Amino acid sequence: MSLKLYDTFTNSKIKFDPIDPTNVRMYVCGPTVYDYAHVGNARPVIVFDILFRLLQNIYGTKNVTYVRNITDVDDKIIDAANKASEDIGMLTEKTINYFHDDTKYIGALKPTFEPRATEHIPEMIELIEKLIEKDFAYVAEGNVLFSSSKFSEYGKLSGKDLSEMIAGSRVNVENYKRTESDFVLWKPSKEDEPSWNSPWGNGRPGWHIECSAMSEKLLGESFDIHGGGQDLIFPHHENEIAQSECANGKKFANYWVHNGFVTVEGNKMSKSDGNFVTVNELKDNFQGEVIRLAMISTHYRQPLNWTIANLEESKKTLDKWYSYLESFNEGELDVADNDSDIMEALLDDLNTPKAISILHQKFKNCESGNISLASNFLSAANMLGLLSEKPAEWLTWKQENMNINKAQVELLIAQRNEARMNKNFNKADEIRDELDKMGITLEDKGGETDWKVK
RNA sequence: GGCCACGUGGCGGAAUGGUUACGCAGAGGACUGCAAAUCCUUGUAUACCGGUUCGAUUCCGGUCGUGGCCUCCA
Repeated sequence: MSLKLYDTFTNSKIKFDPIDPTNVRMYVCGPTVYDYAHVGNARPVIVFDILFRLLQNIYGTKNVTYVRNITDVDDKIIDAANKASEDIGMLTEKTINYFHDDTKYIGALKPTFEPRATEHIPEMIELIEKLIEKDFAYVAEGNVLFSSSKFSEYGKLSGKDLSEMIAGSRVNVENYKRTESDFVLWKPSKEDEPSWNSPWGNGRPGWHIECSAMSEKLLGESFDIHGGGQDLIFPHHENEIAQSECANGKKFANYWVHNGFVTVEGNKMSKSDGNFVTVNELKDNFQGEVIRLAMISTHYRQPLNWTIANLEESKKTLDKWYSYLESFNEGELDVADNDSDIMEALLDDLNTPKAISILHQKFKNCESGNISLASNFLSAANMLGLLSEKPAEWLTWKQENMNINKAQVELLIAQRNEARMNKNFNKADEIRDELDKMGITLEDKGGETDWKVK
């Protein structure tokens, strides 16, 4: 059984064959850093984390290179900084820290490299010069533009036809463009905008060139997988292909993997309408693995509807699994092996929903105290980045996190148990109702009373 | 208008040319002083219309609907 991935380029699921099995290379478009990441930003982080883990399993941990860039120069950043009267560098630095907190929280492994656009300006300038030299780009009014009509294959990823694109163009086209579909490689900066010295005057790069320059530097002119959200197919990835393939005369990336969009409670996620959920705001109420499980219970190419109900379902599932694991001592379970059932599901274009159903089956087959079955269940879950916390910590997380007055709770429980001993069940139930109003649920197990936060 | 993806039970979500998973919720039961937790049992679905076929949810065509993209939004 070998890995199959759905490739946007061919619009079909195809067998994955790396250029070099001892160095499998993947580039994923990361965030533009001007605000907290929302769940739509988190989706590719988790999806490609699953793929990264899988590739490491197949080819060996050291034989996979995963690059996820950070876009830290961009119009949106400049706008956001101006709006907040904040220094651009401070804003991007702060946002990068938020992003790292978020990725850690959702259990994503660190990529091998996380290059920043502003640290690769010379590489971009060099690439642009190469394109001008080869006559794929031209200078106009301080801008450098890519000449889309010079690249006969322009539009091949998104299945667009150049003439139709021009006909359907709905934006005002700057008159210095030779063809409407030409795009900016370099543009002049205004007085108060970030700028770098270049052969074309002080300016800054266009959006697409960074990915071409940084992927080439870290992964070479050709690499295996290029990923990102569906919305990047056009124009971003289309333009990357144009830049890189024209500059190098080589195929850019062999497999194009794109994740689907996220809606929130059934409605389109829209920043301007305020209909979006940041990862950060979920931290108060849900542990990171809850986010992860909710995210991967839908196949990555399907649209994902983000709802509180689904989060709660995921939480319930993980609580159940962790409760079972709690009955084992630390280190008692062996998680060395990959599970072949989960592996098979993931090899089939990252079929995470199927993998989760397999986890449910394995859990069902677990018997109390059976170390071998529990080990298998746990290692299977670990392949998805799940059940990596200590059970005791997981189960008491809410108690620790919610400013509960534990002494008071324990006291009420003691009072209730005394009432129960005296068969004063009315009073016992009153106390339980009182605790319930505090968000605490009781579980009488054997002679003991456990409590948890709802 | 063009291109792409997609329509499975109350919800989430797999799979398949012929007995349709799995989870949540619902119902019933065991346990419990009653609950909770847990366990057992259980009902319900393949958007619509044609075609191919012994047989289609699955393949083909069409209709309707949803989402995305069409110059810088993951």
